Amino acid sequence: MENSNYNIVETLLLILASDEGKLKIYLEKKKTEPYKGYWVIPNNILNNQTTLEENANNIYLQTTGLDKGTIFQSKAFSALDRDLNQRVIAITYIAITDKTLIDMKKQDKDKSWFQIDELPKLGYDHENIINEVISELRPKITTNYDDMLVKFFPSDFTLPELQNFYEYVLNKPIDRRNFHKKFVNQDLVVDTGFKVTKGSGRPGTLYRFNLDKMKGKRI
Amino acid sequence: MENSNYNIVETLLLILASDEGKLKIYLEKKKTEPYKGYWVIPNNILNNQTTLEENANNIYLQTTGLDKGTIFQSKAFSALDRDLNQRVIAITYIAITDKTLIDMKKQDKDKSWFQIDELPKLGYDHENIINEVISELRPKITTNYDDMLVKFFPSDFTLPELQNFYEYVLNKPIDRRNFHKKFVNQDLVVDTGFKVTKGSGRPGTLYRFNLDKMKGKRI
DNA sequence: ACAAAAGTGTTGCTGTTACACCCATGG
DNA sequence: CCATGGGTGTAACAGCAACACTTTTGT
Repeated sequence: MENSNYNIVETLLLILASDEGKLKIYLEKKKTEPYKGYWVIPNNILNNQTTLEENANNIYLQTTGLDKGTIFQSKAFSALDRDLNQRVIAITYIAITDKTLIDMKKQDKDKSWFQIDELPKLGYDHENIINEVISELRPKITTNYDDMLVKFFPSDFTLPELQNFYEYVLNKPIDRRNFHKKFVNQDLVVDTGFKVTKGSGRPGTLYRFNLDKMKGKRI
Repeated sequence: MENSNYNIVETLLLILASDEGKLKIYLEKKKTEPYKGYWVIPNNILNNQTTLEENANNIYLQTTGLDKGTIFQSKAFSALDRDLNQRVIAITYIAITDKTLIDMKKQDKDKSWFQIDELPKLGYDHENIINEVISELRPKITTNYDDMLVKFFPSDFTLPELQNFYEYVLNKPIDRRNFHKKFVNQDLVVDTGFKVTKGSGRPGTLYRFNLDKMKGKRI
């Protein structure tokens, strides 16, 4: 396939979730050569009768068993040597999901969650792609750009849990009192009335986001 | 070309600039069928030996005669009916440029600047693409995300000029005194010592951005 | 009782908002 | 001298940053 206008295009789906205050990605272990035994971002070659969005949704369904979620486009990668044989254009999508929903399904040994700063050995240029996509995502999370922080907490959470995630993504510590005050005083969160104990220590209050206040809110 | 994994990919380059307080896009008039006489976003089919970035840079050079500029990737479009004959995947890039540099070159009658809210008759789905890309860009400009506001003012400007552009993109008015104070008190701009007269009225002070302060600054 | 984790209040500072009059130039 | 557009000050308010001790639970 020399010098033509026909291109192989693949969709890569970065499935992300918050877990224990960390940002994690769901990867699968490759079962065939090349890169057999390495981990890769769930992916699918794009057929010319399929849109990128359909393709990304298909990957999401195949990989997680869930049929809907927050999925949106991220960056495209087109270096000539991405693949060993021919140039394959990768168009990445991000799915932000609820880890507990996925973990409730029977866990496949060849799929697993990894902290984005503790990645396993990855095939192709997928480590680079994860790093590039995540570094673009970080500031969106920490400023709640496109309501990105909200998407990572679809269900109830404690403020320390939110803060741990926030600090992990921001990569620097925040004063707990100020963090608490900000969300509570500005009514960005609503007290659900429930508490949750995590090992020893005082139980935390479960909040959920007040979407009326958080939509479009820059933090 | 039924049901294959080979795809036609094109790069579209949205060349943008601020001018007279408006956000404008540089378009070219199509000289051949289909859509002859309609305006289109400058574009180029992607060869499988070329990266998307190279392709975007080539379009920039061909269209403007300038050989470097701020170019970055935006969204990809993959609807099956974008083109009349076959599915063509469009990967868009944005170039932010200095309109005066381009206007100094001899003006081609088949290329022209248009306000993004006064577009001419466009071919293909290009009107839709412009609207989608611009609506993603707007909030980046008005919050200076990725230093986007700075990129639109590479050279000197008056504060009213900056404010007009800002209000045009934000689509709502801002108090002039507060706008002025914000930029001057926080040392976000530096007085160049020059003034500029625009028709009648008191001359405006020419400022330039204080990059040390503006880099990463969220406004 | 001790260790672990969550909750909370005050003060000073910085930036935002709302608001109206004066100044420099061209015609 | 009039029209046009640019420059400016003040006061109330909101949010941010810096700071340490108390409360609730498990062991």
